[in-house]
Amino acid sequence: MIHVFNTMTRTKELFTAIQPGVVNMYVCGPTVYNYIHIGNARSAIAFDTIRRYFEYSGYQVNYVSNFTDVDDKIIKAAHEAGISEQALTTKFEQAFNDDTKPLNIKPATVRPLATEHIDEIIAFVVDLIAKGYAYEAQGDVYFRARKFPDYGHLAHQNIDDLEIGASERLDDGELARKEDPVDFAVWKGANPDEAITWASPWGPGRPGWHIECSVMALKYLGTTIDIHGGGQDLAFPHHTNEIAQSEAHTGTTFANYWLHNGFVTVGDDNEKMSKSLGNFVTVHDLLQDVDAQALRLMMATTHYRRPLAYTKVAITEAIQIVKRLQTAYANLAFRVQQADAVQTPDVDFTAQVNAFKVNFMQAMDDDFNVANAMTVINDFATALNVYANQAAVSALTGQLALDEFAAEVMVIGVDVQPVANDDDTSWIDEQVAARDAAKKAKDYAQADAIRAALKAQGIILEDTAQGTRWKKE
RNA sequence: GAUGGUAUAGCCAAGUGGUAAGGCAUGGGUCUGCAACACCCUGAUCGUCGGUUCGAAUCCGAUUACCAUCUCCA
Repeated sequence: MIHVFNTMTRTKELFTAIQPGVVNMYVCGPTVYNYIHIGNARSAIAFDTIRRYFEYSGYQVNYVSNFTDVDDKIIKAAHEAGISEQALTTKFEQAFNDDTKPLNIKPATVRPLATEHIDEIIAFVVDLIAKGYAYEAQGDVYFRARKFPDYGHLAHQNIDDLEIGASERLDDGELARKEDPVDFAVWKGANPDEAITWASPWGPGRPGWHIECSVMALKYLGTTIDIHGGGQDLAFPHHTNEIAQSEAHTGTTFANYWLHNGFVTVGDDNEKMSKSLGNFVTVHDLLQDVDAQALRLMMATTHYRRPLAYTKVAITEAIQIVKRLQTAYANLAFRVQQADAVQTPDVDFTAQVNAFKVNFMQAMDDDFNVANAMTVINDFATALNVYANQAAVSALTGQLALDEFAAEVMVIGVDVQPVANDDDTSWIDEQVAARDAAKKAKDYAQADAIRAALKAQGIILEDTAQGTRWKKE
């Protein structure tokens, strides 16, 4: 029984899927005009963890997340770089994939682009106008926010308060075209110098920022989706406007649950990291010298709604934890492969493993409480180590435990299973055998020399009751 | 101004009425020929003030500090 915190109601609610066993979720993706920064990554990681937990729990998840590939910033960045908008967005779409893969962020089921849905967007806008929710004004089309009942509910903003802010910010031209300052654009007429435009009933132009998500969520997931997610800063105006448009269009609830992740903060005063403040670190740069698994663990194990302070200390600690989890897995995996492991189940250890699974799910069922889940995973890791040191172990139960452990850790996006290695390692095995021989002859000077020589090459030796094993540093 | 969030050990952090999980770091110990791996042990009365209660980190009031949103932003 999974409970999620719904921004709309500000309470934890029991999650009930529209279609039993299936979760349809839409997560707003980045605008692709630069490398993603770790704030973008945090959002992707938060919802990837949520997705993985639904899948771990037996749900089929249809995970749709877009790229915004047309807007003012893209036009500006492309112009500055002297390349086409499409060349720019293609580059950073690829960069997104390259940066998120090592973070174990699963590819979206569908990754739609705004520019590939222009016809649907225009049809959507036509319908909004037909229903009286939108109006054309000199090539632009605006949505009548006040006509939509309860506008601003998601962000708990009062429309009259919003009007004051809106009136102060808008430029005169836009203000003059709007019937009401709180109205927002669903279609933007092209400026004369803009090359990236599409023909529409209102002349050449391009979609407003919010409309693409409404259109694509509808197209790929249906009129009412289970979960809509994104960063906290999207609650207003982006999601607020999506709700207004979508519900005006379909006449029914857009999304049953709204989930918002907290920000990444940086510096001593925990300031929000953002592109506009210029205080961001791109994942592209960071991965040059930070272990991707550690970064993933650090970001996944802070509860998704809490602010996440990005610090060197947090990374260092995450490196330790990843190592501990991988070592625990390796320790028992090594033992399970040994000839002395029996092929009958171990009842007591099976019960322990089952208890860990129950506790893990209990923690994650509570709005994805990863902190408590990590407590379980830590206990689990200790149990693997203890079991690996027992005089007698069951290969069957050991493997069962390893699989369950790996599955739980994979929910937070960390892979504890060793990567396949094609390098020729027979020379290491020869050195280990030579050292064993020296030890047997009590020639410890020689044994230690071999160990030191291997260490110099990044090979660590570990002696166990079942023989010596090695691993890379 | 409006609307939210946060404040627990050196650091990260769980915990919504019953006497403070877990991790990292520190120190000690076991295992080892010595190491490595692993295991065991080791720490806080919960921003401040007041109230309710047999009992509060948890509820109420006040107060302080920091962060965020209010049409660029994950």
